Amino acid sequence: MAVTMREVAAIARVSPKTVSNVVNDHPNVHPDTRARVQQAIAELGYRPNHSARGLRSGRTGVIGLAVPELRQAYFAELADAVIAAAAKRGLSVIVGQLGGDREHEIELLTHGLPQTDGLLFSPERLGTEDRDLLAYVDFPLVMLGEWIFGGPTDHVTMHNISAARAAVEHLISLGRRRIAVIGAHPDDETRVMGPSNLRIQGYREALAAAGIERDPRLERVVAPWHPEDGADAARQLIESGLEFDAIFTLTDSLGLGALRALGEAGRIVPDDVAVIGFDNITISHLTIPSLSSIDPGRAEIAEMAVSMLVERIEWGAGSARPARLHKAAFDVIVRESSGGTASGTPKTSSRKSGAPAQTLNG
Amino acid sequence: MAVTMREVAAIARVSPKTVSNVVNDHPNVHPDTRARVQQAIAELGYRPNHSARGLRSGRTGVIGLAVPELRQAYFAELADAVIAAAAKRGLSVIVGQLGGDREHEIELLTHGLPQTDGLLFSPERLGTEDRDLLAYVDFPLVMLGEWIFGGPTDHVTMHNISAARAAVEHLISLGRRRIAVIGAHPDDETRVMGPSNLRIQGYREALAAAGIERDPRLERVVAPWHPEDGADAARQLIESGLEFDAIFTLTDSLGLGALRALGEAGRIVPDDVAVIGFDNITISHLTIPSLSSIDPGRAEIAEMAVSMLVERIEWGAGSARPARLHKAAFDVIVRESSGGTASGTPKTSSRKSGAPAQTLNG
DNA sequence: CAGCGGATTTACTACGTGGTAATTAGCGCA
DNA sequence: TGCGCTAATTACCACGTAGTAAATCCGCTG
Repeated sequence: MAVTMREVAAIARVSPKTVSNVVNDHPNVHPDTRARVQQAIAELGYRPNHSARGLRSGRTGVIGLAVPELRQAYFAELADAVIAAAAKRGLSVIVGQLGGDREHEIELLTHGLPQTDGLLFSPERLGTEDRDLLAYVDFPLVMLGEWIFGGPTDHVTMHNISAARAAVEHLISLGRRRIAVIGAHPDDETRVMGPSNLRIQGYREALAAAGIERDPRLERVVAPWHPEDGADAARQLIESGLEFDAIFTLTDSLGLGALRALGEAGRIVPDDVAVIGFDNITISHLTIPSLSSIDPGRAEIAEMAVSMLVERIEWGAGSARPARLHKAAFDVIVRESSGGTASGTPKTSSRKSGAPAQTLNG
Repeated sequence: MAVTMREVAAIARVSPKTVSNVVNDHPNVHPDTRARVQQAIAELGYRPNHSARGLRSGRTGVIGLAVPELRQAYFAELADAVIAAAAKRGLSVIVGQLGGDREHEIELLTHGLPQTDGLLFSPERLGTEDRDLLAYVDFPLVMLGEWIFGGPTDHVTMHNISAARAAVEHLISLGRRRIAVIGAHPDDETRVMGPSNLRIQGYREALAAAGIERDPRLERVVAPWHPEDGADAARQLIESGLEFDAIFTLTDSLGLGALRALGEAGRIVPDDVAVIGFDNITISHLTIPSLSSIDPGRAEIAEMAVSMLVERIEWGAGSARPARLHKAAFDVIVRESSGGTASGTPKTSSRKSGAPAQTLNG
């Protein structure tokens, strides 16, 4: 069994409580005593027992991060950023994969992740119809990338609509008029505030603003959002015989698949078809051609989400603070797939679409 | 505060201990009592307190997974598989990122991850010189992807040498003779058993077996192994003016970068240069051209690693069981970058290079 | 030198659970 | 009806920590 405070106390000739006081940096510990205890700690290699601490204090120092799948580059990079942000604050992160299982997601929202102080949750199957579930959540929770309207929960998300609009406006600025979009979700009425619908809305807004008539046949439904799905959708689009000179894929993963399908079909990117994605995953600047994208400010999202969660944890479970909503700033990254250079430099820095942070009443 | 056994016991008119017995499926609980308790549990929404359990039993039900960075696709996909394998066994996974920090890695090996029952560790900076550290490890530990020779620790790894050899043999079978390799590590004497050196060894063996003289200038040193680094190395190789008709990149990440650099330079893959990587990350089959690779059996590695770790945990800390070594089977996946088809079908199924599992004496 | 007040240290306890051992209930059989 | 045995339930306690409140120490004043 590991070394305990009791043993340290024996060596340092103090009470266990004094050891506790030293470990927790309490005031009013005599410097000599502190030194003696610290030496004993070093000598024995004492490390606090987290379970006991958790039992005593009700805190575990661990937060949960729930995502659909880590193998999707976007979530992997998000997890990377979240873990880094949590580490800065001395927190560990338990990563859970829900794999698009709705039951799992509901169960998680109902009970939380065991062994954690709070949860960052990036749901895939929840929607507005599940708003009521949020009312019964009795643990610190911050939702990621999804804004369930009116839910009494903190959200950290992106400017989905305006960023998507900016992406399509960029394509329009290249002179493209027949712009397809890949990644709409099927009959998604329950998730009107989901990323798919929001980005589609941005797409439509951009078309409307430019006076381009919308062609529903160019809005391709795809779920899930794996690269293969993007490739399949692009192939179907090509085979459909519809005319198009640009594609906006709702994620970079889809975009990678689309680039592949276009290449297979002999369509030149960007000359025949310009492509822009969304998420700015790492690999996008190294594909051939490199993929234009929307950088959603991942580091900012992670940092803000962890910070909000920590606040909720510190406020305590019962506190009825109003829900907050934070939308990270985004950038349009123009790369070769839409006529830019290899690496792509930020073109539009957009905090234009409203203040980055707003507070809603819960 | 959450519902406790005491409250459940009060409702069910039994003692707290009986609730405990029900929760833990003890024998000798009367069916009627069990039913009553279960109803009380449902009624109150009781959930066991993990901290208290951990304190009492010394187990947390959480394992740690330490990798360099989740944003590297290989580690993200590994983490995905590990989390899935752990979930099957009811375990949660705390993911830690060491970011190539040697001090961090040593610290981790010395103390373990707090709050966990054991650790899966994929080190980046440790080497044979750190073997002694392993002797003092006093928690369940399974090393991933790295075999520190003679360490008293379980390892789950790949057939690095023979898989690399198979990759290069594949290139040779295409008639290539000037085969470059990207990803050697600089002066890596302390990590003679590290993946880099092992794969380089496989490369050299393949050349030797084919009677091809080795050209040290074709062995490009690159660290770390991000795609950009692969691109840089390939660019330097091209600029060096050296003649080469194939590249073996020690990881797919490097390979993606190399494809990019070759494309930029106008070299046609595979006609001018055939390329094969290692790891078979998801995106490799969707690049243009799709990237040939070695599939190291990630699911098998994750499954085996978790299973070994669980065994160690169940054996208890003091048990001096011998270290075990498991090498997963691998496959050569031939795709367009070395003359195959888009998707690539397993070409060589290789358990040829020894039994998949061996046991060493610790 | 007694007395005071703040600084420092300590005893005691509870957090929620589950092991141990002891107690009680229930049943068959004489 | 009473005994013996197993099934079922319980009391008690410890796991390691930290909050609370009480005890002790120390330097100084009068």
